[in-house]
Amino acid sequence: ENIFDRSRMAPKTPIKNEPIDLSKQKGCTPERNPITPVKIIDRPQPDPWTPTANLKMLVSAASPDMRDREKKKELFRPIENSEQSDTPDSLQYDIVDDTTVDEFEKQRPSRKQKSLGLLCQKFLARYPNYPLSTEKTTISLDEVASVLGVERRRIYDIVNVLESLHLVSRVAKNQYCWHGRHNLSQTLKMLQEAGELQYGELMTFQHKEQDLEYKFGERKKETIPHSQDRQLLDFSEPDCSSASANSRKDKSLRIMSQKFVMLFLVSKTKIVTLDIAAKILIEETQDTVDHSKFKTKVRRLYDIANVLTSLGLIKKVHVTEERGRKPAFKWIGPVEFSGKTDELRGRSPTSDSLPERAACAQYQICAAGKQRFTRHASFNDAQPCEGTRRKASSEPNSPHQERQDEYCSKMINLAAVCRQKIEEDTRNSSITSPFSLLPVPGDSDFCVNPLPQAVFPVVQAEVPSLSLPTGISSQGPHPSTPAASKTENGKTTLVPNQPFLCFPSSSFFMLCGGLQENNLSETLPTAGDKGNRSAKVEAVIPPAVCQKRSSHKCTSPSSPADDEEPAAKKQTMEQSDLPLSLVVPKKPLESPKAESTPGIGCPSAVHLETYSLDLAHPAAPEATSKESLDCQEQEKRSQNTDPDEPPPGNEHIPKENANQPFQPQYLYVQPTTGLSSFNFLFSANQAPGAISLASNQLPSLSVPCVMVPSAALASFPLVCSPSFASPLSPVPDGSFSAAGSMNFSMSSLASTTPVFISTTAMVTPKVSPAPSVDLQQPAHPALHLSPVLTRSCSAVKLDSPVCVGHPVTLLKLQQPSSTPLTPKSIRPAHHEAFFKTPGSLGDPVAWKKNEGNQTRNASSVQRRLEISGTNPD
DNA sequence: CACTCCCGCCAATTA
DNA sequence: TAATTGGCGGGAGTG
Repeated sequence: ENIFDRSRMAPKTPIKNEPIDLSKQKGCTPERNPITPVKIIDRPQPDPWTPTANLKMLVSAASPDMRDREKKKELFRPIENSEQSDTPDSLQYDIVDDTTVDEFEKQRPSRKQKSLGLLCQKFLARYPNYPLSTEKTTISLDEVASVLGVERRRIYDIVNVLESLHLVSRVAKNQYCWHGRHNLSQTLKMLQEAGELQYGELMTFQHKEQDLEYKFGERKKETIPHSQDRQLLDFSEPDCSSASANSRKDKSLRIMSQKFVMLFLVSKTKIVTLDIAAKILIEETQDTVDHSKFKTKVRRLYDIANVLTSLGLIKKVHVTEERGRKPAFKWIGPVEFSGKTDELRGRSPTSDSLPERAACAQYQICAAGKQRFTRHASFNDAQPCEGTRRKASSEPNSPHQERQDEYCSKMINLAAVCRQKIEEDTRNSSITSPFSLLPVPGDSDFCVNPLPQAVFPVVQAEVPSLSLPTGISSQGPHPSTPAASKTENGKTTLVPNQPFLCFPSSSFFMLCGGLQENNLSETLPTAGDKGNRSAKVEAVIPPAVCQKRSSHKCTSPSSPADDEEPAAKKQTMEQSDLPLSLVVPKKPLESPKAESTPGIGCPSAVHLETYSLDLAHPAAPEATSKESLDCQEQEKRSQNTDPDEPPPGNEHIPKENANQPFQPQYLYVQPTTGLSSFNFLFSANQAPGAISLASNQLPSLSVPCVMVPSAALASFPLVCSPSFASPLSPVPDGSFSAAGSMNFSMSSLASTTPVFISTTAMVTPKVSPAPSVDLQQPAHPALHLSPVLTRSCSAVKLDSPVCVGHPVTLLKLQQPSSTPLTPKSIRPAHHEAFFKTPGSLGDPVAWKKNEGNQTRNASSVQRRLEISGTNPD
């Protein structure tokens, strides 16, 4: 008994041995055990003990007497089951103990209770599927092991598999960072692509390289071939640099897990038998296939399968073959992300089951940057998470830095993604896409590099969202969602709606509005150059955004985006994440009216919802302007987009979404983190027409902007585009009076100013007035943008809040006013209001529901934010 | 008996 | 060198 106590007492480390020994020794005296066992039980919860120790003890005790097993079982079960609820369990335990020793004995938990799958579920239950971007959840192996009552070895099994899917990344010794499933779809997509390359032959498949091609652009296949290795490598070691090298070790479980997943993704049937998987994996390994190896492989596959099962990605099934029934696993996770562009366009409307996937596909790519950005970025690079494994990690030690890097990378990724989309959409046309990124000229490289790794994690998730728009957009139901759509259930990733992007990690997000317009793309360059890098960063905006409103036009690019609820959900979810603050609204869709009103008009918000900020878009698609805009847009669209979509169609569909006038999209930065760090980017180009606004007011901004983490940008100055200048001033039509306000002067700003952001500060001042918009305050927050906008926008206007008008909504920041920048301060407010929910909620589900209601959300949001309504003309 | 897969030794890596 | 990771396979639990 004493011993036990000790063990309990023992600090973290598992005393495993001791217990064991004891048990063994004791074996003789089973009888006593009963008592001890009880104690043990207690421990788990309260004490950090090692679970195993307990088990051992129990076992020893139990062995003698089986009689009580049953009781014990019960007891144990609770314990095991109880993931979190400590108390209860404890209580139970205690009770049990007292009551009976017997129980203990009974059985210890059955084997099932101790299974890796169950353990993994407990593990997963501890963390949110879609953590806010901002917060980083670190996982302490020791802590988790003690809490879950298992030995550390088991945790490694879980973590290694999760790491292979980028759900977690190793930060340091004993420390892992939880990313959640934000990037899951991207990761899966990458794996799918990689799998096709590697195993395509084996299994047939659907996708082809196209995707890759798109993604990679240049790279494509060439490299791909190796891909296997690479991929794996990449995955495993994202990190950077060099890392690659590394660890050979990395091999196993992690890689095996990825390969295993690849097999599912490549498989038509989505069913993979263990023996086949084992054979394939062994071959790859090169090893000769000896029987023992095979057995070992299978053992490992079971380990992996248990974790994947816990993740809900596969389920156990049996395949009856000629010979008989064989154990197999069926993939039940998302599958189709595949689609890349094609899909997007083509199917955009519907997001597949997994919206995420779709999204992913689009984004994925880092490649996007075709030229500029990362060219290479194939996912390989990208994949690596920030996490970096040991090796890599070592390099960057400081967490902070890492984060920054992450941001950067995220940004980059976004940009890339956007770019890709754009490219895709237009491929040639430069323009068109709603968003455009900024091109970053040379920088890109720089950016690029970083991206890959870091970005992914966070970004990816987000990205998808963004992208979604396209695909999704069509769906339309919820406007916002689009992007998000991808996500499946609650997952959502970030932003659901297309309108913006969120970056998880960072705090900012983007919104994109309609962007469609073109501008972006081209523009970028301009800015870019100068701009700087920022430009690079560029993120681009997602075309998708447009969708909604733009839907009409937008469509193409994004297509539809759609917003769909998913997005909404996501948004919400995201919110939770928070980082983003904004979230956007989705709503637009709904109200058609909005259109008329263009946004603004509504000040009501309704539509506006949003956020709309509008920025947007460039184009103005917004409703109001819509018409004119539309034309323009359409034209553009047509140009850009291309064929894909028929504009019209999109419109319809989207329509709902579309209805709304515009959707603004923009990026947002999250406060929390401190905005300060971020910068915004706009696309330079935009301007042109886009912003210009259409005549109507709407014009909001087209801006495509991106926010970049300051760090990232750092080097850059901001970018503004040249253009801007004056222009804006005028607001467009009446829409917004606010506009006037809006006008920011960006020009001044614009010019180069670099970033800025300031949400608050900037804006406020300026605009203050903004009438409609602000609900609360002058809101202008939007303004902040202005600078950005300005430039590009010059044409554009911001709506009130933002600028121009139009309906856009902006968010206001809190304080806008005066204070200069304190974004942070601002944020908070926003956050709470806006985001809060999501964040607070945590539950995705809830949010989802909301999505449906988006409108409502929006409204609320608007209020908070203040959106500008636009006005009608 | 076959399927699962827990358990933990112990080597490889890291710190 | 100590600690952390994680490959590996014996062998037990299940059905």
